[in-house]
Amino acid sequence: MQKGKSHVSLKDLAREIGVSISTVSRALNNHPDISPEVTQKVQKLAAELNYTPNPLAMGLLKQATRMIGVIVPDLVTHFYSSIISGIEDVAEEKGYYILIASSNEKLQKEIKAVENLMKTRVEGLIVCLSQETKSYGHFDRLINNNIPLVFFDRVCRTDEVPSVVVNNEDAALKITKHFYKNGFRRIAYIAGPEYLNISQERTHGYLAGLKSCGLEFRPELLEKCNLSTREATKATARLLDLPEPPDAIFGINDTVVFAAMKEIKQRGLRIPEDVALVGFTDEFHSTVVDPALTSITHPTFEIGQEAARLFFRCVENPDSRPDQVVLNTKLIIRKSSVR
Amino acid sequence: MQKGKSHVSLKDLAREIGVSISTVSRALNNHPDISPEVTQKVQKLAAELNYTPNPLAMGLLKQATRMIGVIVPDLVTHFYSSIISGIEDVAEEKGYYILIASSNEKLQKEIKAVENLMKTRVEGLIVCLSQETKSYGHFDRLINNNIPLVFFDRVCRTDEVPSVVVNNEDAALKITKHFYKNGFRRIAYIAGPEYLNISQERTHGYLAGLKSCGLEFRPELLEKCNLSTREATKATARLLDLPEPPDAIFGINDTVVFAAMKEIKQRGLRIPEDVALVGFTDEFHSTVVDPALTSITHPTFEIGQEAARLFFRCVENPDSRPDQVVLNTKLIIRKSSVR
DNA sequence: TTGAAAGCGCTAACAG
DNA sequence: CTGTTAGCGCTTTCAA
Repeated sequence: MQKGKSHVSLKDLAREIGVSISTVSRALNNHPDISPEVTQKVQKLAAELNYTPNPLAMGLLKQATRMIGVIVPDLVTHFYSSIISGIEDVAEEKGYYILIASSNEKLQKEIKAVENLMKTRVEGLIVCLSQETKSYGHFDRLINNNIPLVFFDRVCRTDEVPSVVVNNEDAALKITKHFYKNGFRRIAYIAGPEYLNISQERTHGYLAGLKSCGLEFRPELLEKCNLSTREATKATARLLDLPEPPDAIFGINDTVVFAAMKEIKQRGLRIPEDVALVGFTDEFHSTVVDPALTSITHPTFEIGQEAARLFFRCVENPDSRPDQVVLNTKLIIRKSSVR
Repeated sequence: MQKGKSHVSLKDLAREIGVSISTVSRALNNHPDISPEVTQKVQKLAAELNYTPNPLAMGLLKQATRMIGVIVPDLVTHFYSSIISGIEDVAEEKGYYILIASSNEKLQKEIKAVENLMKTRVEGLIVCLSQETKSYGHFDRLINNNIPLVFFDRVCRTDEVPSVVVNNEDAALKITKHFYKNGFRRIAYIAGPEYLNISQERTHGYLAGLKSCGLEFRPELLEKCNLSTREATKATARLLDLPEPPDAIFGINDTVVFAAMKEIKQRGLRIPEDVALVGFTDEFHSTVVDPALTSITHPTFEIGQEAARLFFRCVENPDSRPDQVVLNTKLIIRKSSVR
């Protein structure tokens, strides 16, 4: 780590005690061949001198770095941070470290991140696709070489790559029905880019929900935007400008819903009296806004844990077939959608 | 990385071309001794085969891993995530990676994190102390061995360790004066643990502010809590239960202020009519709540960048004296404090 | 102009 | 029971 020898090596221990390096190595690994006295002496000294094996050396030797690369669309939302915590949780148990990279929702940065992480010799990748990602060639190298790879939330190539998702269709269905039950009839949905699985699936759920409630689908009530605040605000504006504006809106994620909320308030409309609102968000944000937001909450920590578990399944059994774990969401009803 | 040789080595290139490994190495490093033809041939093949030097091997050899350990109190708030982005920003430029650990505001986890990161042979640490940290022995090893170490926001041993902070005293002063100017006279402050520099300094600013406004200090208006929602709620309750409750409150951070906001609303009090509220928070949260929150915003990204810059100063010049960078905050005035 | 050899820290096969 | 040796991928003397 530093010139001044701030780490002791086997060599140091060996010299100090007067045995060979391999004896020290074996002693530390409790090899049965080594005499109890030597073993004890070595272990004692190692403890005193705070010996820790050099992971670089081990990595070189074993061709395994015990590092996992994680790529997320951003680092600053609770959603991803909390998923990362979940990944870390199970990685730590296994003695693995994670190296985090953010794509900032850009395909180019995602590609770069894959490259860079591979350069560092991580043992594999756990990734959530960027919002721009609709070509998947940058994962070829991993897939072809059977390098552990897991997708979560925004996924692709699910027949080749293990993944963790939530039941998006069901979630959107639940929201739509909830609106209906509460007397809302002009239900709008602000979706994201169509090639994202989460967007597609939620749209399907929305359509299914309308159908099951006997409501007709109105194309003008299905808005689309990229996931930026700016675009989401515009999409909301378009909805509210409609000759017959919606009486209920739900949006694909945090960013979109909060943007919608601001736009609605800006126009002096009341939530839920004039327009009801429901989001896909997390606990914290939902309760801090006013009115408290009804929302689908993701089991974020579990998503991370499951992704990591799938990852280790790949590590331990590289030829296992690509599972998909589907987690359930919960609709938490608060004030923004009940009148 | 994987059995199947998913990375090419110098050896591979050497065998392929029919020269020695050292020749290949030199060719790739544009060593002048190597004939132009060989150099070109090697570089071409390396590019084709996507050769990247093995950082483990380099790390072993050079005793430098190009990794920085970063320890934050939590990963899920915008504040720290955004600082991490700043660190990453300058680390990337230098070709360094960062390894992130969260202390979860626990001293024990912080100590463990220091240990673990050191085990991985990071070249040094950038850390923000946990809320519980009031003993600093776990940094001795770094300091004594002159291993790069930088603190930010919550700092200690600033005469020995470079650090990045904001002008906390000034920020609290600004808030207090702002309240005064808007007609508030019973100004309360909810502080954090007293041994945290940020808490102390803000308290000083609060006191200085009262003084400069000609207000008397009322001990009952200076509350303290650990940084949990639970405790913050209680502290707010104590303030509001006072025979003469405050007409303005500010809190030490996000968590505290949002807890206060909820408690105030819960009691049917209006913000800012009954109680004004100001926080130390970030842009996003401040605008999403209702009413929009006046707050001191931290230059989080810059904090991260500066911390990383100090770090590299240590790496490049291990004997430089410990600088402290002080960044300024801004008071952004919104509805919650103006009547 | 190039190759051979040593060494960074470690393990494992092979000798004794 | 313990030591020697080779090798993981790389750079860097030292020889040629």
